[in-house]
Amino acid sequence: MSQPIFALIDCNNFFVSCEKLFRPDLEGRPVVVLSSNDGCVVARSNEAKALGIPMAAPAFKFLHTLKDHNVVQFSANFELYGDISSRITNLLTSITPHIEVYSVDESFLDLSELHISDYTQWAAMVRDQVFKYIGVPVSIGIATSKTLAKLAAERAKKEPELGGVLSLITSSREQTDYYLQRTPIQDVWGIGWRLAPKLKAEGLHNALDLRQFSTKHASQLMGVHGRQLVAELNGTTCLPLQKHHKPQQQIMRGRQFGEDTNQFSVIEAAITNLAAKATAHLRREQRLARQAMVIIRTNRNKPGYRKLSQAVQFGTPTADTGNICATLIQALEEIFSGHELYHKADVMLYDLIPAQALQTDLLGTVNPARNDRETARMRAVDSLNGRYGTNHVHYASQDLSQAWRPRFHLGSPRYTSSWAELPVLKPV
DNA sequence: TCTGGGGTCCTAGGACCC
DNA sequence: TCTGGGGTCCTAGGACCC
Repeated sequence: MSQPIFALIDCNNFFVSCEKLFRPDLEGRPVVVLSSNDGCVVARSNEAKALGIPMAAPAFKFLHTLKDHNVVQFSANFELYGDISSRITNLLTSITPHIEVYSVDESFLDLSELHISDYTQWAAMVRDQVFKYIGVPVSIGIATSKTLAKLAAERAKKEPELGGVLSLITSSREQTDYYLQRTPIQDVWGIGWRLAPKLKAEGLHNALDLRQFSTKHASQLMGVHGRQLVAELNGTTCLPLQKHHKPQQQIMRGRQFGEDTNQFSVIEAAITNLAAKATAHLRREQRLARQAMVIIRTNRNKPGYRKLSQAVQFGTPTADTGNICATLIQALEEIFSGHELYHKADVMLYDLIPAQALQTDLLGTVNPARNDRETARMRAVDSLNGRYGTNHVHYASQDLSQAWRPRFHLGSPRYTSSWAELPVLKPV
């Protein structure tokens, strides 16, 4: 098998770029996108970055900066971002089917079968295409490992003279070292705010230092992960392209409420909605859950913080929304107390098995008729929702309350996914 | 400035067993 | 038989990502 060649296509300031697609007047202005409940800054335009607003900064801590510099703020419009993201994925898939959609704004491609003579030129061409057809600026990094491709894309984004693309495939050792050295340790993929200070204490300040670090020492400090990281920085692939994302160990859905609550019915509605989302995902993955957990917690930033959880086991593994909801609500009753204000709820499905396993391995515990009914019911629900929109058909208890839903005060229209919210052209 | 969002995986350590 | 072994299961918290 030939050596893999990875390209990382990384959208610049993705959420902000999506908002700017329909608001050309925002060009040159500082713009931020806020997470659910307008809590954290999750995307920043270059102008906002220049104001010193960090990624994931709590918005309330930067009220002055936001106000003083007239920063344009948006509540996250995930429907819009998801739609733009799938357009980019479609375009990239037309280039090669060897694609791993890593996140909403990043994809890895394996280029090893594409017969490209000049990677830099190729990357520049792809970058132009994405901008021309979708309107989102991207950075592209190319290398023989994902970690290096990621690093190359990062340099491409930060160093204007690169024009948004950097290939380390044909570059000399000295050139590669140059870019590694210019990458601060905390910008290396897999090094977060916890590991960075530890590594700095060891005298490692940039990616080059880490590449030259002993594998043994790296695994002592960071476990298996550290060993892989050093190898990847040396250009040896440890993380293969995951075309069909590998089955998750757990599926989790959680939300902070629009307002803290001590009402059982509000939390019941939240749990039911979260469980419906999680189980729909479970079925999409063609898996069944053997265990689930409900978690509720009070506000972490207030005294007396409490987190309560209750796990449940299913006698027969299941992906049935009704079954899972009912069981989780029972579990909720066991831990809920009306005497405290809850801030967030989570639903977790784990101990997952492939759906086919149930049919082949009956263990004498499955009632086949009941199981078939469940499957048929869920298939009908999923098919209707696929056609008429998420949540078109849902359980009555999902409507018990809307009070749990997070606030999105500064949302933009769903320009591309809702007939009622299409942009309107006006003659000037 | 190290997190007022959301999601996932990993791991250290306790309980329990041989 | 408070103990210098070793495996498994479970969970809470750690750590990372965007």
